[in-house]
Amino acid sequence: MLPAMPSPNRAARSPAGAAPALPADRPLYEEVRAHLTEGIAEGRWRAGEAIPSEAALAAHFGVAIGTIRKAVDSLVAQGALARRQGKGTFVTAHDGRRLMFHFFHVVGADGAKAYPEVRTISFERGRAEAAEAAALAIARDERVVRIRNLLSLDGRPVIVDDITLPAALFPGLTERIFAARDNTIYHLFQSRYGINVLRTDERLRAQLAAGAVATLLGVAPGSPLLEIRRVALTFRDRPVELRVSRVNTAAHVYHNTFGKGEAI
Amino acid sequence: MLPAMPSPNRAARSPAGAAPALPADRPLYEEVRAHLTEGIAEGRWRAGEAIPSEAALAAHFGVAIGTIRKAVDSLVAQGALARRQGKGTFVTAHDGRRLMFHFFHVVGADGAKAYPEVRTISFERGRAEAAEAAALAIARDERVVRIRNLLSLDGRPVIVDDITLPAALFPGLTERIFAARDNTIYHLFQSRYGINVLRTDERLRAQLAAGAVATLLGVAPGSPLLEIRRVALTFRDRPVELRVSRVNTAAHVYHNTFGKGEAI
DNA sequence: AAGTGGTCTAGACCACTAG
DNA sequence: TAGTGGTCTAGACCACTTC
Repeated sequence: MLPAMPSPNRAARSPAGAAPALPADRPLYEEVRAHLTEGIAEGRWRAGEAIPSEAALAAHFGVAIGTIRKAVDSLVAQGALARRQGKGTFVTAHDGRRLMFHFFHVVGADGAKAYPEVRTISFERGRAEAAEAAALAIARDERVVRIRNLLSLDGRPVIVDDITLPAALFPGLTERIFAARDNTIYHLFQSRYGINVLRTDERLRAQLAAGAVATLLGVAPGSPLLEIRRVALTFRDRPVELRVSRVNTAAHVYHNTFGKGEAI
Repeated sequence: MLPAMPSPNRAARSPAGAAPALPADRPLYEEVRAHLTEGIAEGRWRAGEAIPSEAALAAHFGVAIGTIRKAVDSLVAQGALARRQGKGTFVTAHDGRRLMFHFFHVVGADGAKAYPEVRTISFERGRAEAAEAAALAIARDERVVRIRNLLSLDGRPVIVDDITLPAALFPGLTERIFAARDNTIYHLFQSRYGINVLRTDERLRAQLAAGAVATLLGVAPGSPLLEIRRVALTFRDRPVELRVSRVNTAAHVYHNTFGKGEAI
């Protein structure tokens, strides 16, 4: 196999009756899943690449294919892997529009989705303030990159994004590189820095427009704005981005469906 | 078996080589899942009750236990069923605090969860207006029940809920019954009317406080409020409740994590 | 034709719950 | 002790992709 696979730290469990080599305190498929997760998180298999076939994994870990499938199933459900019949199982790539609407929740008041047009207002380097440090789980005064974007929908400015990134995670990130991205910022995270955004944690509140934000959005001070404070997380819930968005919800809404599974 | 099980409309597929009785255009486990869903949705097994054992289902549908498990797995993942080892598989009951925080997203600014104290302001019957009819997928002028609640967190009024219910789905619902609920409203839906809320669809926007809502929340007119317009859905995405909430986010936030799976 | 994931089967043993 | 769900195995065939 091309990239070395994570080595299993236990012998295959004997099928029936015989004493297991090591008393597993957790199911085999969880063990396998942990190994696969580690391999993905460490970049052993990069985004867009295929992991070994199920048969190969079964042989490598010394377990049945069904066990491999169960481990892979959970990673697919989590969004870390994606299956393609006849081709293989691939590390999720944030390309195309998949992530666009996976993490972008502002839609027209009628529910119509629209692609935002992004204009970068500022790009600066600095030191983490207390709130940023807490959100990003880094030390105060650690180096960060701050980016302000103005997002327009249907030609009108609707969202001001203030993004804070831990500089240590994004070495060599310049405004030029940031501006040259041909896709979402999460795609940039992944393609250039191997950072796979898996989850976001969002806190929303209402506030009144003021100052530069009001100007950028073209609304009067005192207008109601929706503030979204989002932390993006990668494997092991490590924070990789803090983003404070202010949304003019006069003609758009934040849309969210809750509850597992889709329509039955 | 106690309640009649949904009858399979196809013969068991022959294991190897032999022609299948009916050319299945979808996997067997999806067929089984559909039958189980139907049984739950129709109330054949009520909330809190156990469905037949996996072995019994396998025998009944003429498939292997593994296939039953896969069908049940998806319903468990969807929240319609819950397994209890050694006891059985049960139709999800909205009792206890499970649903409380499953569908209630307002938390303290620091993220601390709190149980809301509910006070009913008004309880009226009427006819659906256009917006209500559209949201609930009912005809205009159909009978509805309208309830206004004031929710307090930590002793302070924080949320005004305007609930609209299709009266046809909740026969005999009176203010007395509504007030006598010992649990969440969704628990009442389920225990009294057999309605199982599975998903919600929410649209959020910022607005300015005004009128009775401002008074109830104890904020000045013109203060920013978070408006949540929620439609609760049951099986087959049938709407059962429209709820417009207005939240004072001065000391609380709407919290939401996005992305499948929990921490790895 | 070969290789991949997708479905399905049949049966084993384990862990938990209840009478 | 009996019954339940939980885990794991081994192997079959199917559907899709690529050569």
